Amino acid sequence: MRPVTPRGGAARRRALSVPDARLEGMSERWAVAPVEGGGALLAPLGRDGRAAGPVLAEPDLAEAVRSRPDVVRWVWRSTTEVYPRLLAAGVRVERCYDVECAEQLLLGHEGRLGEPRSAAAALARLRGGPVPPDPPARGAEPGSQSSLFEPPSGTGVSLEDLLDVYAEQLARHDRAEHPDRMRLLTSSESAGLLVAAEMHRSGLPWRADVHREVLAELLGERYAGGEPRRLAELTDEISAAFGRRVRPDLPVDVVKAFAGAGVRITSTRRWELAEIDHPAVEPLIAYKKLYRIWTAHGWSWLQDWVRDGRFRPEYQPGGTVSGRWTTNGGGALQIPKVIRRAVVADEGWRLVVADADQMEPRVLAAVSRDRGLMEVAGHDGDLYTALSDRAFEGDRDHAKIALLGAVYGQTSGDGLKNLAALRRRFPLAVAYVDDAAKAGEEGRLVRTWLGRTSPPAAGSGDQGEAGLPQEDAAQDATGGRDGGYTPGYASSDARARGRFTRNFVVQGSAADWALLLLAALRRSLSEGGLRAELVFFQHDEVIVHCPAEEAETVVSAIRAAGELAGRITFGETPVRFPFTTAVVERYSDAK
DNA sequence: AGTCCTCACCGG
DNA sequence: AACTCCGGTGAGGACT
Repeated sequence: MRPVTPRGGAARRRALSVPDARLEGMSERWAVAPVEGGGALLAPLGRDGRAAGPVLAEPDLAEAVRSRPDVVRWVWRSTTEVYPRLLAAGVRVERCYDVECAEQLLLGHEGRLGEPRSAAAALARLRGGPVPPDPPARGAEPGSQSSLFEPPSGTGVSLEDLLDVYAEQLARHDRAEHPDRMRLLTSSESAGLLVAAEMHRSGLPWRADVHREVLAELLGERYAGGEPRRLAELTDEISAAFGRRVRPDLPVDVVKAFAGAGVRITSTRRWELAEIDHPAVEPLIAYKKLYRIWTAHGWSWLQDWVRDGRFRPEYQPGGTVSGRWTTNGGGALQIPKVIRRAVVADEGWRLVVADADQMEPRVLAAVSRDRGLMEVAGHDGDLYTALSDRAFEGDRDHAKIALLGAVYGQTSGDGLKNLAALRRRFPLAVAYVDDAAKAGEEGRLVRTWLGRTSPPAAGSGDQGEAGLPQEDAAQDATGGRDGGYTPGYASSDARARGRFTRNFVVQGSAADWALLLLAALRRSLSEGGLRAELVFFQHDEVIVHCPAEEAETVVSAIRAAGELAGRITFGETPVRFPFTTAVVERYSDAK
């Protein structure tokens, strides 16, 4: 028998502002699965995650969810399958548990990334049977809302089977290296899926007329079947400079043209061209910039992706192995700065643009627990200035280069000299990334703070236990060694992998934090009864669209969410997570 | 005709 | 000063 929860208790739980795995046992949870024809099967769940009552069949999925406002967490196979239908009916949920997303995270944690992640595959592994491969990823359909709707059937997994998979997943969380963090990871990744679906539905306000103005200014008139006027003119200039017809969009042709002019180049990248003294260089660089705008964010992009004043990218939380999001079509995470003029708030509304300040060093401080770096990151002011005051005699540029070099695995240049200074003052911080690099070079796995795990090295095959991460890299980083870690013996591939794992633990832990930020902000906006909506997210930056009078409240909510996310993700540390914020009518006016 | 690869740009 | 980490995107061209 399911314990009856008093209303007051449920309301009090909702007032807590973050999906918090520590409350998992208290949450009222139900499982739901859509069925063909718009209905749904539902079941209440007990504390053990097993069904605590009979499976109910209801004719309307959205009504079934709407009529159970006390449910705190909905367990379902796939947010992408269920949530767009709910949103279309005006139903939002507080929290969910996405079984397929959990499967992906757990497989990764177990060193089995790459095995199929579908509920059907998880069930097959559980019962013993042939494991079906995952269906191929769908390409996004520009401007089509329906691209987010998956068919509700054909997964071959009944609600009862789904709950068996779920119960096993809960047990696998218990067996994780840090079970509480792993539960938090699944919970926040699920929250990210809710945010992604909601942002797709809201859309980013986009003024097609302004976009066309920008294109006309930059590119000139469109010529039917050819380049726009400005590109055609630049092609003529380039050709004139070489004394022969040149196609600037063909790198081999450009290399040949320079060879003919007595200049040998190995590529036509902008930074290499910029070093050459030749009259074709300036128009070539201009051409490249405009060509990019034309092909990736020009008129056809506008036609494909903007409908009714909104750009609705299909976000994919956890789309990269490090946990950063990707988008499927539309290039939403690569909107050129010049095009951001077209992102304009509705009449009487504003865009609150908030950018997290110096994410990498703050996250490195939090995960490494380096006392000196935590102190430097314990203020809202410019972190690189504070860092340079402490270890680089006030030279901010050197401080920044040293830190980014440590995080990216810089291989040459001034960074190495500066790295030594960094290592002396912040031994735990540098050891943390050095250990991650060493693990990568040796073919071991590394994890983010919450437990997202790097993929096995390519070609490592089934090496079983050998691929599992060492017990606790952070604990081994006791500092005090002065030489640091030098990857002198490793192969080029191994070194590349070391740079990847070195970066992974920082970038991925930053992504952990960002998920908690989104979850906290989403909850805060919703509880505040605001009309404000999250409309954009890009790694360390959010945009909220809101009535002008709500803007200052939203700014405060973002700052509070950042600090809360820091505490929930990393525990109590002195590290602060400040934002640069701007309240603007146009995205391009922020920074 | 469809698929895969390289190139170069965009963003963080 | 150099071009290190993570990705998406489109065009052109080589390939099947």
